[in-house]
Amino acid sequence: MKDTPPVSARTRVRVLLPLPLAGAYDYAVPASMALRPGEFVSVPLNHRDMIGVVWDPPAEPEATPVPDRRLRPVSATLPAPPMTESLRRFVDWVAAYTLSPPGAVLRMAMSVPAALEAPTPQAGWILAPPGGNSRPRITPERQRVLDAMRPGEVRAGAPLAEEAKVSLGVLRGMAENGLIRPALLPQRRRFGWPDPAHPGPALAPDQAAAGAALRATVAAGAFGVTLLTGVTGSGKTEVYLDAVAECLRQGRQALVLLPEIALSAQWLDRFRARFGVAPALWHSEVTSRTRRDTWRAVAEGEAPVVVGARSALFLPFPDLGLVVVDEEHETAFKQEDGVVYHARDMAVVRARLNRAACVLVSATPSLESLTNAESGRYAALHLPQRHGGATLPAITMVDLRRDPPERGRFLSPLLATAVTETIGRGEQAMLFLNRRGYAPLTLCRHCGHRMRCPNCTAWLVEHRAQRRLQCHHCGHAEPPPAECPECGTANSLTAVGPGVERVMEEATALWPDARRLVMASDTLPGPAAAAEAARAIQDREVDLIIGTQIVAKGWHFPHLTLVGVVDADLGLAGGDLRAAERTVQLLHQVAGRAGRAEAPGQVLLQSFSPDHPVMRALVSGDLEAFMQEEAAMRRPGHWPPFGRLAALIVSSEEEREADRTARDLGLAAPGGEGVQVLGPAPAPLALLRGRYRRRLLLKTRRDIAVQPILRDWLARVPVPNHVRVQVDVDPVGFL
DNA sequence: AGCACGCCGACT
DNA sequence: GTCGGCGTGCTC
Repeated sequence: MKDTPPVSARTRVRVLLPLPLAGAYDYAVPASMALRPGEFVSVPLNHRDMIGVVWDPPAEPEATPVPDRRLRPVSATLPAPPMTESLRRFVDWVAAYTLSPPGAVLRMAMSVPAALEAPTPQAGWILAPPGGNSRPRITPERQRVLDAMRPGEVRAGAPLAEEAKVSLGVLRGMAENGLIRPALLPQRRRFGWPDPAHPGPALAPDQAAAGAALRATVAAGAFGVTLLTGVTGSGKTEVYLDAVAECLRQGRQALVLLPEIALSAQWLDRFRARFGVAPALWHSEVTSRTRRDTWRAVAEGEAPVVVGARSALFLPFPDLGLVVVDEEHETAFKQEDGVVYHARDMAVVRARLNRAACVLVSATPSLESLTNAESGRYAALHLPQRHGGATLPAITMVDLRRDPPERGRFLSPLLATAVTETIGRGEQAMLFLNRRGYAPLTLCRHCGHRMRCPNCTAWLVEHRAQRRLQCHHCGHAEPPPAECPECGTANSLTAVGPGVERVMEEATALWPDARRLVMASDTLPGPAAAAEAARAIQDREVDLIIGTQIVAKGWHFPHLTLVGVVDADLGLAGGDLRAAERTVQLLHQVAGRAGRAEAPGQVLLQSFSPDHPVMRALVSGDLEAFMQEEAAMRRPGHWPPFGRLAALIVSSEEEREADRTARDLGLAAPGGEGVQVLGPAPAPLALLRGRYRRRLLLKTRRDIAVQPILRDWLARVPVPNHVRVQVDVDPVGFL
């Protein structure tokens, strides 16, 4: 630390502010201040003060620096550990890669401004030592408070009053009478220290071997990426937790990224079983107080292991030794608004900048990661077997052309019979349909009118339980009209197609005595509800589960032996580059829910095209061959991962403006060897939240970086005021 | 992101 | 005549 000279010798520092500005601003340094890069400082901006970070001096002096006399002085430094060099480089790297303003990326790295202030000691109460002359009256209320307190223990007022079922006034009265005294609470919550030597579950030989290999990469203390694959139930989690243990032995911190939805109680149980304590958690549901404590603890090296969603990548680890990305194929790792980035790819970058090991984990790895493993850029580890005597489920197709459901029904007799038999044996069954609500389309039988969202290119989805038609892309909702808004015919509107609610309706008719549960993001609001559902299933309080994709993630349901996929073709429609890959991954994960314990599992896929390569791959279980075919299809056209892709989304409330700017961009399109521009074309959602959208795609060979091309392109085309041009490097959504 | 500056409709 | 609507532009 001492070898970096303070920059106070200079008169100015660059300060990066958490705002979408083009770059850092220059400030004057008061003589009394010694500032190093990374320091959190408060600086005047316009009419207010704002917190920023002292950034590194530019590699070469600016051409037209802000003159000295216009510089305003830094107001103060904040009592927080400075941002590390590696995190500063990470912020710069992400900004440059995604073409975002560096300040917008910095904002993600200082998402908890309160953590930068000196921690304010919290006031609480402590038992007063006995003695004193007066003998205050002990009412039943006061007695309950005294019972709830332990000598020497400081307790915060609100929880204490709640436990004793008294008002805060009772506590004040007791203090006046000398029964209790105000005291300061311990500074902040401590995080448990996971014990790498804590006896965890015994590992099978193949797990132990993979664990040893991973431990070696962590012990090397250098950057390296490993792709860890293996079927559901092969114990990948225990293997990478072994790497976490090694990281702890090295005295470095570990980060485990999970798709938000997989941050389940079940995963935490496994962590606790391995290490004896819970890890620090980081996701959108963590309350502000805990966020502050966690951020601070991470910065001070007091949180050795963090488990979080993608935003945890920007936490201030002083010495990050391992980054694990579980379910690395998940598209939920792609952040789509604000700074558009892919957490899996950025995890690799963060690991590199920290000289940390990186482990990507999946039963169904992405073609990107497989390709990197094949080329040797990533090491590869594979766990071939399920453990605990379980076998992989048998997957069979139900050809809906030959065995269709009854009219107005969605479960074929074959699938219905299988469910009846399964729950008849006292086992659990699951029906999977990746569609929320009752029906995706409401249609007028008389004139053919379709109920559509006024703000988006999308149908309104009926949610019958809430008696509403809802848009799944914006907040729009309306009550189902009694008559067709187009032709005025009464009772002509009819629900077309199934959602989970409608499958539930059918299940209620077929199995009235079965205990049924719908699992969808709108029926399980928050992790607590999801955890409770998981518990109910584990404890066999449920016979039949009907769920959307949230059932596909990492759950362990030991009594589940049948999975029925209501519409296996669902994800294949639309010209998406990755539609087939994603469908294979999702359905394989869902299938993996069946038959985990000794009872063998069975999976039925209802499809109108059972000969589709996706279905063949699922039935044969040979995903490797499928991915090779997928690669063979993408390679010649230089599609990702064999080429690079960036999307420009032009949007405006005025359709003509969006069209005009998109056309101008098209006319100014870059070209040349290995560079191609597709479009403009209407974006997949041509109207979204009231904005008309057009899209252009830039495709380059793998050895050509898209960023300089994009920068140059955008600089040549003027964009009118109300038109937005959003850049998406490595888009994953649509093609 | 704030926040002020600036140019057009309904009020004491 | 003013209060205030939010469009536009700037902040070292």
